[in-house]
Amino acid sequence: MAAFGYTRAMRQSQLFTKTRKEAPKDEVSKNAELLIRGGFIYKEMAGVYAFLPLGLRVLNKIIEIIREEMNAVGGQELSLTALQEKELWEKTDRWSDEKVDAWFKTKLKNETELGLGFTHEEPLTRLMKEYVSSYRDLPFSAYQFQTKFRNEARAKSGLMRTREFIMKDLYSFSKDKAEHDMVYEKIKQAYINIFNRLGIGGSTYVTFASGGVFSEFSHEFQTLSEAGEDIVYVDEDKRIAVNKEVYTDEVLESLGLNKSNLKERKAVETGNIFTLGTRFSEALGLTYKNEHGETTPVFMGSYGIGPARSMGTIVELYSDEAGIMWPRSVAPFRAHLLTLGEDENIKTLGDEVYKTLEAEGVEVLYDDREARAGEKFADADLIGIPTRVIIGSKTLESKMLEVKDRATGEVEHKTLAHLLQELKNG
RNA sequence: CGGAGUGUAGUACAGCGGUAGUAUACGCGAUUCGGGUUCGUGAGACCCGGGUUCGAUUCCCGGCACUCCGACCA
Repeated sequence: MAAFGYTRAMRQSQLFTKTRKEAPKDEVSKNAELLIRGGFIYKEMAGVYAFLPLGLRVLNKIIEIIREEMNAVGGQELSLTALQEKELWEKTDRWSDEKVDAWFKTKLKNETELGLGFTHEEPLTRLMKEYVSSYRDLPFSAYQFQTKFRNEARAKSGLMRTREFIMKDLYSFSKDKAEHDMVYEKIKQAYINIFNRLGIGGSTYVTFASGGVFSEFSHEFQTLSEAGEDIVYVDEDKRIAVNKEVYTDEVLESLGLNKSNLKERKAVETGNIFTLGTRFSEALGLTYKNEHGETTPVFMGSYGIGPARSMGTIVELYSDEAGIMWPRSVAPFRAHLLTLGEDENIKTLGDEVYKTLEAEGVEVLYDDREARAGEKFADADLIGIPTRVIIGSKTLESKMLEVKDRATGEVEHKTLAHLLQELKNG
């Protein structure tokens, strides 16, 4: 990854986190258990997790993939605020606790009520009034990665449902429904690209779900997993699914789906895209002048995905008894270099390989700790870096490196040059 | 928000109406070094408040926290 600010290589002896043998007693979900044991995340309180160095690397890689795909469809990145003004949300009737019970609310010193944003249609719609005035300004879309706060009645399942989480939310602004539909389709495709790149595309289905008050349907991206909270009906051939909440004969018929081809599965809602229409633009007065000089409300859509929930889902999908198996695209490091034993020749060779990998741009975690082989292997299994490179007495004479694939368990012996070539090719 | 359960060392557990033990992690000394070596040694804990009692970590009440089930998730 060429992202700025990344430490390309790191010695594990310098890493302040350490692994745990035992699962935390207050977590049951696989994702939380493994991520905490591996030192990726730290539980601050129920539904609130801090990201530690390894976990942040994974999260940032996921974010970067999403960012690239959003940029590719013309999304313009910005950053809105967490603090939200009561009056703004009253205009769209989304302030009262009866309407939205997920609000965290607070007050200024002078008693003015504020909320911590749980989504950002309102502030962005208002902001755009400053910049949108003509049909020539449309269409476009803007997005952010930002912390959302939701006062969930019940946080659960580790990273799957939290009270504070980073969300990528993109909002599209179009002239009318026809234009919106094209934008929407493009972004839907970008979402498919994202899940493919995250390595969970094969288990992720575009799913018809309730459009809420906004439109007939929204599209959810549901990743099949027992850890999911949602029930969906999947058509594996057509690669689409229907959420239980809209699972009726009428809906199936309108979608051309045959009940006998559908399988009931549990799934994680990893993404959700909505057609908003003019619900917010009308309420807040975001309009433009069309070719005929007529004042027209902007037609909007919103598109969300939670990087941390995706991270949790990846762990749910890719793990075994020993730990995590990160897909290459999001792994905290590309390679995990291990030296075994205290032999100076081994250490020297380890240092040499480490420096070479670093110099060649390979992200590498170097387990240079004074630990026994078994402990290093167990930690490496748990942390789940895709490619393990082992240097020990066995490999010292042969001048070949032992390379083990975390996911397949396959072991090969390679020269450094051969290894480098392989690592640099993905 | 309704129901159930659990709070003891950094972590995971045990235990008792008379101030607590094991494992692991940690410090020190040995030993070992390709799948969490072995031994010695040291340090380290009863969620908070109230009640009962001569005495409460233990029993009772309340609170708080965490987990699970359900509801909710615009």
